[in-house]
Amino acid sequence: MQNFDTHSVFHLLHQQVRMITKEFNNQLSDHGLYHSQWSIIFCLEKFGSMTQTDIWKYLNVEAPTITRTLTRMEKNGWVIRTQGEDRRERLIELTESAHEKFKEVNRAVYEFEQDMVKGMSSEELKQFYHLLKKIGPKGEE
Amino acid sequence: MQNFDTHSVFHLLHQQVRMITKEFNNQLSDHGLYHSQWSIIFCLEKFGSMTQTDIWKYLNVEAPTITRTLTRMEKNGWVIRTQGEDRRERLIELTESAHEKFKEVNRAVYEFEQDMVKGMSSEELKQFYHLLKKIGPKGEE
DNA sequence: CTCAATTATTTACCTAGGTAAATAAAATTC
DNA sequence: GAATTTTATTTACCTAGGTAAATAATTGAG
Repeated sequence: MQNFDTHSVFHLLHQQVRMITKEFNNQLSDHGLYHSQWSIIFCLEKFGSMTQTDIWKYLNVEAPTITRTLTRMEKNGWVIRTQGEDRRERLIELTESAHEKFKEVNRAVYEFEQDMVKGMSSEELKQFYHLLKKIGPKGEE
Repeated sequence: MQNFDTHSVFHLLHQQVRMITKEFNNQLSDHGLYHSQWSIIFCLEKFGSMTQTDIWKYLNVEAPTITRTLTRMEKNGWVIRTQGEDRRERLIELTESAHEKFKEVNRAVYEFEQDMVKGMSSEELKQFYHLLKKIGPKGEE
């Protein structure tokens, strides 16, 4: 039996997330995408056109991260950036091509995710989700 | 009640890990360290002198990642790199200064980690650890 | 209406992680 | 023992995330 002091838990957490991200990117490479880019596409497919601020607030990352990733995605034909009415902001929307590819990539991602958690029952997955939510400096749930 | 399909779980997982890493780095900045550097120091304090291969295999990252991080750590006076008997390999050891600072940083890290999981009982933490271990492409435990 | 404050985005500079290919030294094979 | 293969590390080039400071446009105060 292993010990599960906080150090072991955080160590394992980092290792697992690195492994997941690596595998995830590996799966997505067939589609010319990276994990972070997919999360933006998913977001845009779900909510429709969004400003950059909408995106980084939803994904909980900093603004420059989104600027950079969108620049790459625009270059690779995934998104279009247009100026909003408020001329400070940029409206982001998926290209036709991105929209067409969504369903196929989504299925691949879904299958990958299912595979990653196939060692867990759905009850355990639910538990895991709730425990994960409890982590944080304010002990919030 | 939220849904906890796989997408929500992985989304939350990434967000939580980003948040944890950010907070962790924030705590460590007082000591002039980053999370990854600390994990190497911890490792060297625990196992003593190691080769770079020992380190990246233990931490489950690729070799170039360790090369880079050790270069910074050497520059900042945390480690010394000497040539091993096998002249291909580099032996890494903590500097006196790093060794001296270990205990203090370790306490700060410990307190930070305790704070992050204070919303969980020790039973829940144990459960979380075991559930986390179940994630993976081979469904291994 | 003008000037100060706020807001959205970007730029510059940092760490961390990955892959592929290059070295260099050791181990193996013939 | 020379040539091939393996192993340890590095280099070059990529994505992703962060902070601090710079723009640029809008809002608000007076």
